[in-house]
Amino acid sequence: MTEASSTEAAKARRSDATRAAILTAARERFAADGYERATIRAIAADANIDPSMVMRYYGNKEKLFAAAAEFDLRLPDLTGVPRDEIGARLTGHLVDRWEHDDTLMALLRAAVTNQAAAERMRRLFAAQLGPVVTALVADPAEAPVRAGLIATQALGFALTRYVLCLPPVVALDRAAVVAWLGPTIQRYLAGERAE
Amino acid sequence: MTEASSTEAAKARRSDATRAAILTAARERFAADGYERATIRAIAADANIDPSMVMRYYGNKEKLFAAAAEFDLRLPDLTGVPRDEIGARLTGHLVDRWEHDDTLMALLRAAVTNQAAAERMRRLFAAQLGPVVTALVADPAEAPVRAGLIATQALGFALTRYVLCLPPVVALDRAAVVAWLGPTIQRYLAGERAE
DNA sequence: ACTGTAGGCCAACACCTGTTGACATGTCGA
DNA sequence: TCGACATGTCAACAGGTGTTGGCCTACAGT
Repeated sequence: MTEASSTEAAKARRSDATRAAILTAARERFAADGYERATIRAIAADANIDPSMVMRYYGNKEKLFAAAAEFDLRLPDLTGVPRDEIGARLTGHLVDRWEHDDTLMALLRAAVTNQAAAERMRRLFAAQLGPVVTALVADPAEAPVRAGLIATQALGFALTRYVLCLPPVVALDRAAVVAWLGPTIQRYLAGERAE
Repeated sequence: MTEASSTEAAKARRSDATRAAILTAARERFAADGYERATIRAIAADANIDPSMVMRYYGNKEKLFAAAAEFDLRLPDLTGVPRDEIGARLTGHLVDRWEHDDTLMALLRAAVTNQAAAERMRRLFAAQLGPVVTALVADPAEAPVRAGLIATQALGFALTRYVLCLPPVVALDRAAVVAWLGPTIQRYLAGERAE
């Protein structure tokens, strides 16, 4: 055995490093180029292996993307936070997630032209943002709309800052982003309903 | 002469109909599929002509896109509107533009994976939204940031509703969109600065 | 009626894509 | 030591892409 444990079924394979390298390269390429322009060949070259290895380990491009786009927003528990600070906290957290992880970017860029990626994005927000909003909102029936509106502003910010790179939006520092967007998120979360 | 005027230099060529058909088909394809998945062959098939015609009339794919993505937001003059209604008016107008014209969609879908399209999007907002915001804002130095923030919310709404199709956002009717997003735009436009 | 030319089609090119199978190498248990 | 299996490389495939040039056809101006 090359690893510590002796009786465990999950032994560390020698190929795990390669698998990880492929996944990292895939995330970077998908994030930078989108689904169709990110080629298996380019990903393999980045990972310093042959394109056929990608196929052996992940089956096909679709499955490779599915593996590379696995993502957890890691939303914090906000039930204890003072009500009027929630918007700012949520905004700050989302900015941090965008800045330090390629995965969301890969998902966003791909989702615009790829149906499967779009479906994944929908599930991500429904499964991860949905519950958090439901727990914070007075009337649970309003939760989906409010979560949707938050997605509107969060994704719009990411789109203009990281993808389209509109200069004034790129220029904002973290504090400014929280100060401007925080109240918007706050209103979508807890403001009086507007329908 | 086939047309009314006799001495005019701009005579209507027989190919004008074809040119227009190509442009319409191109807009639809770019809007539905994005830049790389919208193929010249598919566009030509939609326009019922040969792919080589597209090349003859527009040179190459890049120039075809440039011609198809020509867009005017047609922002109304808002200087006479009561200050607290401006956000709602602007929001309503933008929704209408999105709903009745493929071009913005083509631009958005392409801009996510195509540098030239992204640059075009930046120019669109700088040249068309910028001046309107400058005219409405107290301190002209704040105009770019405020226009950027508006872009953030406007594009985020379009992204989630028309591209990603998040169900709760798709379900909103026009009045609900204006009621929810109007105040946000209003605050970005005229609210106290938050930096 | 004749002819030049604009409008249109066809076939092909060079290239790139995802994907596959055959083959070499190295590692580890028996 | 030997053989089984994991790891990796190479070359090729079938199909799709933007793009090009040659050829046909029908109409406009004389």
